[in-house]
Amino acid sequence: MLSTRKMKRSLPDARLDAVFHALGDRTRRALLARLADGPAMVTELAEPFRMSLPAVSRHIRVLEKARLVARNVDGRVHRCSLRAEPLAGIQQWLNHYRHFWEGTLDSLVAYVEHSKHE
Amino acid sequence: MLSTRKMKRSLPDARLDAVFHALGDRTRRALLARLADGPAMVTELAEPFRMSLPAVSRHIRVLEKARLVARNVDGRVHRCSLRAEPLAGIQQWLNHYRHFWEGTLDSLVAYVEHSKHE
DNA sequence: GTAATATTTAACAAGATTGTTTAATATCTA
DNA sequence: TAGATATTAAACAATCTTGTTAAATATTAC
Repeated sequence: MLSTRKMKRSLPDARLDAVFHALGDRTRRALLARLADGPAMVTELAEPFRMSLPAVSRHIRVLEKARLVARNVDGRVHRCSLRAEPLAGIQQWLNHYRHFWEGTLDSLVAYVEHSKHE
Repeated sequence: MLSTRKMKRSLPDARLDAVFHALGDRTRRALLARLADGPAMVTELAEPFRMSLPAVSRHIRVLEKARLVARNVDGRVHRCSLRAEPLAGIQQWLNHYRHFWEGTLDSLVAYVEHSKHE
């Protein structure tokens, strides 16, 4: 029920630093986009990039520190998956500024309603 | 009208790099928070911080490059103001991931509707 | 015109970031 | 056990970031 839902709090500064920093690199955003399609091991994640595997490995580590990626080690395979919570944190942070670009809450409702029918 | 509204496109990679990078520093986020209350000149913006004026000046420059801040020069005074468009771009980018933390679009509608009555 | 004010530029140092290549480590497989 | 596979760690170099102080620039005020 909405009335009892857990209140989302915005992330503390240190977490926002880490999350925004992690997102400030297009390689890392591409990794997240890949993970949005489902978990993948490090080698799989690295394959589309021209950079070396260790380089990708460390990008993943940055995402992990920002808690945008979870890692499940199984034998020699590290399976990575998306953790979206920090993105919800950014959403919360953005809310403080939303009225600067959305007209009103009503317009947001209308926008989302419209999206449902696409 | 919604059916004719301009379609929001998400920012290109280079812009997302700049915006996320700009937001990845708490001093700069604090500057934005201050500017959310209205325009201010550089000296005003710098006042709450312990760092030197040139340091703040360059933080502002970073925000400006990300187009998060606009500057209006009037004599020797540079009046800075918030530009929220890049934040809307981030909002768009986030949309690709929203279903990972919001349940359904319906729940978003409900959430926003609820917010209206607070 | 001289001084005060608002702001940037320059020069520099410390530290972080990101990529490379070459090990090292751990695990599977034959 | 020996070799292949998955991944990280280490050592380095190039570049970026961010702060400092001192100087330059432009504008306003007395």
